[in-house]
Amino acid sequence: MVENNELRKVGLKVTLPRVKILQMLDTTDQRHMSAEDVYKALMEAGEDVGLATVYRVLTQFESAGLVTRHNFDGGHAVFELSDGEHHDHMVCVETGEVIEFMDHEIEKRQREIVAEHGYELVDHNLVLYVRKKA
Amino acid sequence: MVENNELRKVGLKVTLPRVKILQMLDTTDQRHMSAEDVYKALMEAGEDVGLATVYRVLTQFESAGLVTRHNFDGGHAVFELSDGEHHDHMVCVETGEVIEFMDHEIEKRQREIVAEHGYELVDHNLVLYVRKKA
DNA sequence: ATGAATGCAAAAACTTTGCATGACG
DNA sequence: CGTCATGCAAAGTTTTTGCATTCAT
Repeated sequence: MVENNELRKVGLKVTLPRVKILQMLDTTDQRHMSAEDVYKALMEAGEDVGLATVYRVLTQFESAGLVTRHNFDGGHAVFELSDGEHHDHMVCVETGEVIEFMDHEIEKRQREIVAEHGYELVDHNLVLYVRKKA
Repeated sequence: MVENNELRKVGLKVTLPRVKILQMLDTTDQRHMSAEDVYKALMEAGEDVGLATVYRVLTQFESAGLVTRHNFDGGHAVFELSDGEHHDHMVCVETGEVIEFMDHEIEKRQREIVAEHGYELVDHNLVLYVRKKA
């Protein structure tokens, strides 16, 4: 089971809830799930995991670098399995669809701008809100 | 009183809470205030405005384009008086300091990327998390 | 066995809403 | 005056926490 190794690798004890949540994130067709989404999906799959545990585990996964948390507009956070490759997001304001993208020019400009101000880039967050062209 | 005209211009009735909140945002030295920040600042200034009203008014101001709401990381929204000029933010992860910037190259690239995917840009959100260079 | 993880329920943090009262035009 | 805005308190959301129990090693 690949999931077990993933967990051991980051120093988390291999427990049923953690494995199930990791599998859920790995096999879902949604790229981004909220804690509630994960919880409901697990319930529907007949897995009995508490919502509090889902929150706790997702937060641990984030600290461990296994998932990325996004605060898109609208109250709740969503999580995405990190694939090591950095990317940014485009969110359609009409359909809610999420498209991932990566642009070297923007990435480079960001580092330049930060350096011009005497800082170094630790992380960044770019979300483009878009609409299908009429 | 400049504030009164601002309010009339966007079709909002000129009421004491609205004027006070607008003045608060205009005169504060913090660049970004949460609803709670505004509320507390008003209380300290001896102005008696309800927290619910602060939330309602800030939301109206946002709809009217008077302020911009940001969902930086960490639960609560912050508001900033809009100066018409668009800009993005750099947040120092150590001091919490917020620096505003604007880069034409990034802005342009964003529009290009979105267009390449068959969309048009409605809005965007870019935050660079930075640290003072060692 | 022993310390960590879980589940539940309670609480915390943030924001919205219902309704009676009061203020703006 | 009629209507819209306000204040309060209550309810909604999302997320966190305390604590007894269960599980992993």
